[in-house]
Amino acid sequence: MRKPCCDKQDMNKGAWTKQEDEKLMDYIRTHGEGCWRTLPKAAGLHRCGKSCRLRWINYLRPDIKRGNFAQDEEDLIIKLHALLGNRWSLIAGRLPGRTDNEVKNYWNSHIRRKLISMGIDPNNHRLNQITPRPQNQSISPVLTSSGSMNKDTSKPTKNFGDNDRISDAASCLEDEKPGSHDLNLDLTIAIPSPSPLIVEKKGQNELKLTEEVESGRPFPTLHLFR
DNA sequence: AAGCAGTGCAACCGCGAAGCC
DNA sequence: CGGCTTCGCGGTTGCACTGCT
Repeated sequence: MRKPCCDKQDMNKGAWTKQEDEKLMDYIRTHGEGCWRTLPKAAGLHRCGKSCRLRWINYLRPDIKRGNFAQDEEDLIIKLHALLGNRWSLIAGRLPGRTDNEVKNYWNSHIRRKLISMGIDPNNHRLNQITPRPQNQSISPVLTSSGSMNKDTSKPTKNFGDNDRISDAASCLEDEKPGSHDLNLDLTIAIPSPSPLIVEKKGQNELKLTEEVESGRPFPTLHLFR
């Protein structure tokens, strides 16, 4: 049995107070980020390091952009989600000032619901057969090029390997017939690769994304979405 | 005005990866 | 190389707020 990260009785939980926020900000301003394990004690906080880290990253960091997501941010999230799946930290990394938690919440509360109501499976960005389609929308063949629906939407995401989710999106590519659409999901910037490989891992968590993703060019899910 | 349901968001939890010894 | 610790991520929960009846 794994022992809980915060088993101390005197640890605070729940919402952060203004005083706690100030203590944390003061400490990080003078000492910088890092060593979250020892930070709470050093900063005089009755919180576990994990909690401090989360509070800092999701709320207190000075470069955080708060407020509603712009349309282009929303579009980008959809595009990136189609390519990367639920890898919120990577998606958030492409959205300056947004945190993974924020993106994840926005996806689950807004975008996901929207897609479902439009008959798009938010897991694989394909059209569902049963759910109603939006009217007066030209249904792009892109999403259904193979004519087959994804059958494994109930697949637990925890079991996805690092590239499994990606290949889920990539399966659209494998299914499709050549020339059925002009979507280029290759994520390399420099030389477009003929292989169906979607993501090229560059070091730790760095990904190279295709210009297409960031250029705002039409993206299949967005055809339906608008 | 009160109760209820739906929604949004901050925070927690557990797991896996990475780093260190 | 293996075990332990720490960090980071994604899923989930719980609560406050809002709108509807």
